[in-house]
Amino acid sequence: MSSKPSIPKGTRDFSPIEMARRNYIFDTIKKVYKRYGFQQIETPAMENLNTLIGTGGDESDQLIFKILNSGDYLSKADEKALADKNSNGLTRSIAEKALRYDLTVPFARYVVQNQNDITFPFRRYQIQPVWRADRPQKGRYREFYQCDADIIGSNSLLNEVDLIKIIDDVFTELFRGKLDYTVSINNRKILQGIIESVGEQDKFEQIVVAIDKYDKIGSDGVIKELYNLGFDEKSGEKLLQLLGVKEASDSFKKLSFEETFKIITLQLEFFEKSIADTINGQKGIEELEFVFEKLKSLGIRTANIKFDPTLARGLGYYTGTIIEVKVDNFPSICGGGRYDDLTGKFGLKDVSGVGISFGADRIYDVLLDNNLYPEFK
RNA sequence: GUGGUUGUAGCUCAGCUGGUUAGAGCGCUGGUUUGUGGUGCCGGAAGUCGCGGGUUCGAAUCCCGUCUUCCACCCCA
Repeated sequence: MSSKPSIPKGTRDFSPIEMARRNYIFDTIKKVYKRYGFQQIETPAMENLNTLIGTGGDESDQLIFKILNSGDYLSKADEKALADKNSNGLTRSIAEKALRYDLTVPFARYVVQNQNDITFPFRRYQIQPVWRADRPQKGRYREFYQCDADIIGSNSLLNEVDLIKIIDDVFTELFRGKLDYTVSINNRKILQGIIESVGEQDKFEQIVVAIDKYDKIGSDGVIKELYNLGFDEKSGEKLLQLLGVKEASDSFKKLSFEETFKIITLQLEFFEKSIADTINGQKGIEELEFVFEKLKSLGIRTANIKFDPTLARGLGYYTGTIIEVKVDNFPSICGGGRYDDLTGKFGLKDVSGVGISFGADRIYDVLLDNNLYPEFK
C-alpha cells in the first residue's frame, strides 16, 4: 500500500531556482540590516505556549499551532475540560509548547532572559519562519518567513526614522524603481486622540478595528460598523470627519517629494486644531511631526510616504508609531510599529521598542508577478 | 475558524440536465513544403478526468467524505 505523498495545507517545497530567488531577497534585506548596525539572533521554532498566548489578542491566540505533549498526554489531561468539551481548557493541559506565531514576542522573551548581557539600545535582526493556523489564500501561507528588525531599549523617534529609511533602501534595491509602493504611517496615539475627542475611549479596540477597514469598506461601511457599536450620529459623523483627512493624500496618485511633505504638514495642522486638546492626540501629533521632519531632511529614495490616520493594524501590542508597506494587488508586504511594554509580560518594565517585519514570501510573489528578478546564474 | 470556489493531456482550458473509443488551442514529435531546425500543410504520442467511497445497467458528469487551489469574512507578512 503506497499513497501519494503530500505536504500540509499552506506549506510549500522550494526548488533550486526558487531558493535562488528567495536567497536574493534574504541577502538584500540582510545587507541593509547590517548596514544600519543590526545584529542577528535566532530563537527556537517552538516556545512555551505560555510565552506566546495573550500578547496579540484572542484572535491571534487561535492561530497558534500547538504541539501535543509527548508521552501519555491524555492521562494528564484536564478531565473536566474534556468532559465539558472546553477546548481551550483542554489545550492548556495537553499542549505546553507551540510554534512561534511571530518573531517579536520571542524576541521580547529573549531580551528579558538575556538582559544582563545586552547593552541597550539593542538592534537585532532575525530571519526565520513563523507558523499561523490561518486559512491559506494568495500571499497567505501557514509557514512563512519574517525578516524582523527591532530596536529595543530606546524611546528615540530616530529609531522610527531609521526603520523607514531601511524600508526605503530595501525596496529601492528590490524594485529598482520599476514598481510603486507606499509606506503608510500613523500613530496609535492619534487614533486614541480621535476616539477620545468623540468620547468613546471605552470602545477603543473595536473602533480601531472598524477604522482599519476604511480602505476596504469606505466611509459608509465604517459608519455602519460604528452604529453597530452603539455610536450616536453625532460622534460618528465627527469621527468620520477627522478620518476624512486621509482623502487629502489619497486623491493624488503620485506626489513629488515636496508635495508629499506639504500635504502631511497640512494634515497634521488639521489634527492640531481638532484633537490637540487630548493628551494622547497631542503626543501623537508631536511624534509624527518629528518623524516626518527628519525624513524630509534626510530624503527619500523611492518610497511614497503617506500619513494615513485610518491605518490601525490589529496587533494588540502597538502603542505609538505604526507602519505598513503596500503595493497594488497584494496584501501588505511589510509592517511594524512601536510597542511600549512587550517585555512587561515577562517581568521587565519600562522598556520600549520599535520594529518592522518584511514578509519575504509576499515579496517573493510581488517580484515574480512584476518580473523584477535579476538573472541568476 | 465561518461561507463559497477550484482540481480533466507538459501548459491554458472545453466537456449542457449521467449514455458508446474524454476534446480544443499551445507545446512536443514524424512526414512534407521551403534557401532555412522559420512559415504553410498532413499525421502522431500523451490523461489513474485530485483521492476514497456510494447511487446506477452505465459517472469526468449525481451524492457523501477527504485533500488541494483561489475568494469573501476574519486577520495579517
